[in-house]
Amino acid sequence: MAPPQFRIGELARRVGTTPRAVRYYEELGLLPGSDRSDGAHRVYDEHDEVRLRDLLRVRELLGLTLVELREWMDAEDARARLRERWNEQPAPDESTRADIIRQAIAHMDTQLLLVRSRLGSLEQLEDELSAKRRKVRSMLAEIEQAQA
Amino acid sequence: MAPPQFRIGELARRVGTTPRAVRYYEELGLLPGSDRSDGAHRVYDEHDEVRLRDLLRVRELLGLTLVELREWMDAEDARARLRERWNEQPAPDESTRADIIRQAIAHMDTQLLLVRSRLGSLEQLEDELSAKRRKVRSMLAEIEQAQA
DNA sequence: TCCGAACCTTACGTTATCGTGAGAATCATG
DNA sequence: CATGATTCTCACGATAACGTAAGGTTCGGA
Repeated sequence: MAPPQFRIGELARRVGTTPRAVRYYEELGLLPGSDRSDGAHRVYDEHDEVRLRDLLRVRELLGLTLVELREWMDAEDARARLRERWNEQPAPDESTRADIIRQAIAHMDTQLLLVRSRLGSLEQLEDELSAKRRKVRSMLAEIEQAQA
Repeated sequence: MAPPQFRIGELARRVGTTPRAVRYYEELGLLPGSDRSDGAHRVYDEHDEVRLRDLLRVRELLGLTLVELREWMDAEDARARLRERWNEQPAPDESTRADIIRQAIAHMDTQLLLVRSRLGSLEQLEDELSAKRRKVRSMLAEIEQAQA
């Protein structure tokens, strides 16, 4: 019934980092303080694993600092709070829920803008490299032709 | 006749960095020692500007360290030496030239592989974000429907 | 209950990438 | 050639993102 749990060493191994780094991410507010209501050791589950993996991927692909990453992830957190409030006791009326959703969409638009900007730059770099390659390839073909 | 030249401050301003950074890049071997045969001040031209701009772009887009960048740029340097040797006094025979070209192509293939790998990852991230966005958008549409 | 492995906190060390003076030399201009 | 702006070379400082070592604690299994 209970979701499988594991400790910091397992988490680090799964996502390809170290316990020290994970603690550092927590210190910066990238990961939740993680239950720990009882004794001492941090406990995580697959949800935390997914979050951390996403974190590291976005960081790598967009070249963000950890602090910038926190801002980025505020979007995720907002969506999480949204899901919480969704089932609150005094169910929020529809116009409120619509506002929350619109906020989430706005934030995702910001993210998409950043990603697409990067994509455009990378595609341009790829084009330039391909063009150079074609040019040099044709030079080679010419020489081989002359040799034959 | 002579290509327009400028000093380190101008160069830095043009590419959006600082003189200190430029000197650091030179120290790491990313930029040539720059003439300086005469007195003291470093002198650059538009060619250097292009190189530096390329350098910083590749670094940003691929997230390379400056040392890794030097390896990356070894391709450019190889192609430059190639162009030099091309017009050497004892013109290299065709099979030698072909070998040089094949090396250059191999190096560019490595670069393209890296760029395309990044492109793939970024496209996947974009897909995931877009999907999420569509999902939330449909939720919003439902609510607005109910309100009407 | 006992033990080794894994974890805890605290604190200092490390590397990459520059920033920031300090003091002297160089360059363009009047 | 006088002078203000720019550049030069050390050299030390700063920040991010962890690594590493020390000394104590917790956990899971025999």
